[in-house]
Amino acid sequence: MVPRRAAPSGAARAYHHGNLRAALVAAGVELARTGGPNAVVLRAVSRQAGVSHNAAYRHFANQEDLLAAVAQQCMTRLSLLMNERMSRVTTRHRARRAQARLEAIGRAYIDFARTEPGWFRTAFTSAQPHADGGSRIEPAIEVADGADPVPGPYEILNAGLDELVEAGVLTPARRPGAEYAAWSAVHGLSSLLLDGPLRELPETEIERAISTVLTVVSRGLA
Amino acid sequence: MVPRRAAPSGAARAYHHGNLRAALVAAGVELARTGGPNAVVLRAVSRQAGVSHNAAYRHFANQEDLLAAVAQQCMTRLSLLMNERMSRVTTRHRARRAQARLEAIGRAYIDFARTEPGWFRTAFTSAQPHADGGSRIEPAIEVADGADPVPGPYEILNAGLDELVEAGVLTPARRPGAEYAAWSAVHGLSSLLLDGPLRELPETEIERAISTVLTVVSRGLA
DNA sequence: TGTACATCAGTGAACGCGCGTTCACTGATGTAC
DNA sequence: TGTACATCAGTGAACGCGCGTTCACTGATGTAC
Repeated sequence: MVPRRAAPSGAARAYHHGNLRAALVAAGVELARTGGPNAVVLRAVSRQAGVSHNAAYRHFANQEDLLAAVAQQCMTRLSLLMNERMSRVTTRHRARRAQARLEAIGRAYIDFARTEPGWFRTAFTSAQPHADGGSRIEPAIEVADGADPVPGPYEILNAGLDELVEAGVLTPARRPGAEYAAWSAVHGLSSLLLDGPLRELPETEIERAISTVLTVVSRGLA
Repeated sequence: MVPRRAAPSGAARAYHHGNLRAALVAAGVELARTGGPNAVVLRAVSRQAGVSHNAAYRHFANQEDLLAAVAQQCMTRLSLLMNERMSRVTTRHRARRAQARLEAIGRAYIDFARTEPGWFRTAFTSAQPHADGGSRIEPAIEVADGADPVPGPYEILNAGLDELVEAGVLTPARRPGAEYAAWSAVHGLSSLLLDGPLRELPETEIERAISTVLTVVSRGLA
């Protein structure tokens, strides 16, 4: 259902918001941007959305539920950046193209972590697994109510690796498990640069670390 | 200074504890084991140590300071496991030995994360960098007051890579930056398995992920 | 088209919680004489 | 060796804070007749 009215401007707020759920998630994303997952606190989010602090309970079971929705949005933003960077590769040569696309994915991942640390941390914040055994590895992601689902980072990475096989760069025998190696490398570097002991690395050294990591993975797969 | 008395047992507590600082850190480590960094809360730690909740202020400036001490202990435990596993390698053949030792380090890292997730998360929890520019990459670590310093994970890893060069497995030209690649890979896999989307991977798949990651790094460096 | 009424989506006040930190204190210890 | 006293290392009470959640409520909306 499409909201009947645009977001209320200033004093002219209506009693019924129109699309409070989306507004709350947006407010949460905004808070997460600077404060990370810990900033996605029910009262602060409601405040940010200009709504009383218990209104959220009409749309979310509890704070954890709200945080999960915000985290999903952050994950989507990561996916979008990865997709965009990947599709910007123009090289024609088949093998080089597949390699460049995979590298673009990796760089996008690390860049996202570095330019939007709050979102990155939030995307990978997850409540303890509920041990219901039902969840698989992030399949697709809903961007917003009714919007087209976006493939998640894991799917994008797998597609990139498949391209590498099709282009003859990666032996089919080495394809299984390759996603773990590629993902671990970029995720690990991101974490170490953000919150780990590499936090204070000077910029030139950071650049070297990034290209070394990408090179080693690429050579290790080929 | 050596504490004058052993830790008081049961009701026979003395007014003066003897070595409250160490006792508080130990209590914090115990809480971190199951609850991670968020469990290292001043009041809970004091409670655990059987002491009033403000006694900690005689030994730590504030909660952040206490958490930092606990985190350092956790990092030390990781280092100790890495060292132990590395020294258990018995292979004689020089090249194979260097490779085996490096792999042992990597496996120890991942095993530590998996068997002691609370400690692993705590070790890598860090207050925001104070931007005083003074801190370098974790050099050595003090185990406890006056004990011998233990080389940190970063130093152990670098030593392992140096061995690889000496054994002729790793070209000297490729040595610079290699530590970033190796570290990122194992750290990333650990994070993804613990808190990331690989959280619910079945055991056999986890094993495959670990060995693939280690193989790709090893091949990427050689 | 008009109206009664059920339902939906907000509000405002209140609850209990655990936290970090500070205060004035007191018991224990070490030391100068 | 004995004693006065400064210092050290704890205690207990209290503060203010922001949080998640619940309650009874009220204003707005949609719909059956």
